[in-house]
Amino acid sequence: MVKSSREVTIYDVAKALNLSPSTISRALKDHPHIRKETKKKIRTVAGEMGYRHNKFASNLRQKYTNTIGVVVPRLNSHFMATALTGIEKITSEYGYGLIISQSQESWRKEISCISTLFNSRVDGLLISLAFDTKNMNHFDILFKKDIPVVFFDRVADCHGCVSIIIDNYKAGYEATSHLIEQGCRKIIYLGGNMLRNVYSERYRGYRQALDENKIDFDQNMVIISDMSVQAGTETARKILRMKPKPDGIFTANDTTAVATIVELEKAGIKIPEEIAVVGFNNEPISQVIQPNLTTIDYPAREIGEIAATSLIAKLKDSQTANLSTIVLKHNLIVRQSSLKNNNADS
Amino acid sequence: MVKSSREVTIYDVAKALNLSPSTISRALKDHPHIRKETKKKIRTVAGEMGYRHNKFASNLRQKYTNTIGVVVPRLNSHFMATALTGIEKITSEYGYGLIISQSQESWRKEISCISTLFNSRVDGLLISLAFDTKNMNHFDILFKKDIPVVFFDRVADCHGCVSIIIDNYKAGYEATSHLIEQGCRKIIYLGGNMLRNVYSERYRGYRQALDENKIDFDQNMVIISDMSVQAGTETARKILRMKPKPDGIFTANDTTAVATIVELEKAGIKIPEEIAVVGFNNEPISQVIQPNLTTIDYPAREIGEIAATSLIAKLKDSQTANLSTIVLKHNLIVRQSSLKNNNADS
DNA sequence: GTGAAAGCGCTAACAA
DNA sequence: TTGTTAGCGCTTTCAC
Repeated sequence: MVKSSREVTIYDVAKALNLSPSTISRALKDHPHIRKETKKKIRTVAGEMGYRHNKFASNLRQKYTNTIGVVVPRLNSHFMATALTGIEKITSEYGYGLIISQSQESWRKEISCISTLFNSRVDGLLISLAFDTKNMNHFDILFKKDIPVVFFDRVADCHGCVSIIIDNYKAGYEATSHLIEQGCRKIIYLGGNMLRNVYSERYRGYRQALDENKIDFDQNMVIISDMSVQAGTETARKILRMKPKPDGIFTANDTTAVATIVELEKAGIKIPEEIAVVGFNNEPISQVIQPNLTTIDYPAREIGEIAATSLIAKLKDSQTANLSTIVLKHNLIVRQSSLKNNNADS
Repeated sequence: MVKSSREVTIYDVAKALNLSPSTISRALKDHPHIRKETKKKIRTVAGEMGYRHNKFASNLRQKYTNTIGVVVPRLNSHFMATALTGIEKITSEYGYGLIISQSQESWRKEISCISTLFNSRVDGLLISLAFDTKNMNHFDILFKKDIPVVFFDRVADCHGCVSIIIDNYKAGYEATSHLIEQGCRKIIYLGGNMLRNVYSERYRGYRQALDENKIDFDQNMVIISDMSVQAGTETARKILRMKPKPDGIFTANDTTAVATIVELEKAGIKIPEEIAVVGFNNEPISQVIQPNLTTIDYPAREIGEIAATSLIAKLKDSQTANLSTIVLKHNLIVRQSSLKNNNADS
């Protein structure tokens, strides 16, 4: 295998073809002012010579990098991994590179991620906020330079950025209403930090469902946690100590729902007979736990795809895409974990 | 908020301080030839002026990009997401950017991923191979330019690249031996494409355990699939039609193990009494399925961290790090799904 | 310890 | 339709 040392440049191609560098440059990017035959000739010769486009020279001139930054709370959740799959699909189709970083659910780390991506000169940013992000000041460096930002899932209102979400209020309302229909009267809400729309909205839906059904709200039935497996286990233990015990749980993700169920069952509680459970996200695990988990289906991949598409639209034409929020459909999937009345087929 | 238009360059800083651009450049990268006080002054003024390093100009000169490419089969598996977390941690510590792409388990797509990353001028590459990659020719463009490659998990021998793996042979042997100890004699092996070390090695371990225990090998007990949920379900259906039925299953991942168990249980098969099951990966789901899944624990995060560390070592000093394979520890975790003899605490 | 100057490879304004 | 030319911002060799 011969190791080629120096890179082939458009100058080399130009010399080989007795043309000027600009003609080569234009031909390679399909500029309309170049004759078809010339283009074809240039393409083939460039290929044969092993020419490859130098992004750095190009970026240096053009002031954009064809790179999109992504900040997610954590990579290893099924929802995020799936959303990223969608993002990657779209961005790669449009020839954008992706720089992915994790805020580890921490405001502080989120600030540093954004600063790093800013210094990497990303053309735009996709972000889902960390748990405890309290203000948006760290986005100012981006806004100052007109770098577009698209929020997905965990969103915030700022500078007319686009947000891609589902109707978390409605989903929370539906989940809670479903529990009430099943005869639940003492329903736990287990959610994450109320700073985040996903949790505060689901909570708002929960409250609304209680109100409409004239069920008194009890602050003790609201549990705020970091939504980890551990949090689910601890919630179960807390529930076991409650008197009277709740008869329903609505948790804002499947991970804690499953952890809670596992722990409750260990203590001999019957699900759903004694306590009915509804989760959120429709992760694969929801169909493995016994009883199968009632949950809200959530179009993760699509959210990613639409977020990426919106950002690219903004990048291509900063006028277009003047929408501010895109709301995708969700879906309550009823399984055994919440069915107190009827029997579902198992 | 004032929108700043033009970028501040080292020339601007130089002019402001009545120094030359080269001094600024040197000071900013802590060159020893610059006086400490000069450096400090330059640093503060540059900061005040809003100077930020321009990677493109720098890359254009220096011929490297501080970017590492990653190719994974799929993002949305727990193992990969966790490995990526490890990779991201290390690379970001060393100031590298990450470009992540997915081969979607396809050789063809893998070729295009590598070509794209090559054109993005990545300094090095981390890769876990797709299912059906049959040769390594698509890596030649990298080797020709001395771009180092580190394989992790799904590896291949080529050009003395570093590989980060576990001892899949031993793990397969241990898993199968454990089933045999539990009294299994007719053990299914459910694995992926034998082109991939992870599957062929686990299979080799399976064969070795059978041999050592004088159990006749039966080709019908080997099932090769794409290791999806669907494949697990289909395998279960196939097993249900088998006469006599197997009494043990060793599957090369937890996803198929769980899908198989779910389907077998639907048909009334008792796990582990009638069929014992051992999976691979110790994904969270293995502790949710009833009975809890016996599986091989696999240090995903560490594999990612070590892969990234090795690559960076190669990048910093192409001499050092002349090792070819790093083998990490795995661990058989025995849970109820395989315990025919004794009772585990539930 | 600091400065001058050339050039990395590409693009786009302007010229022809 | 094609060519000329001037830089984008940084690094580095060589000079002082």
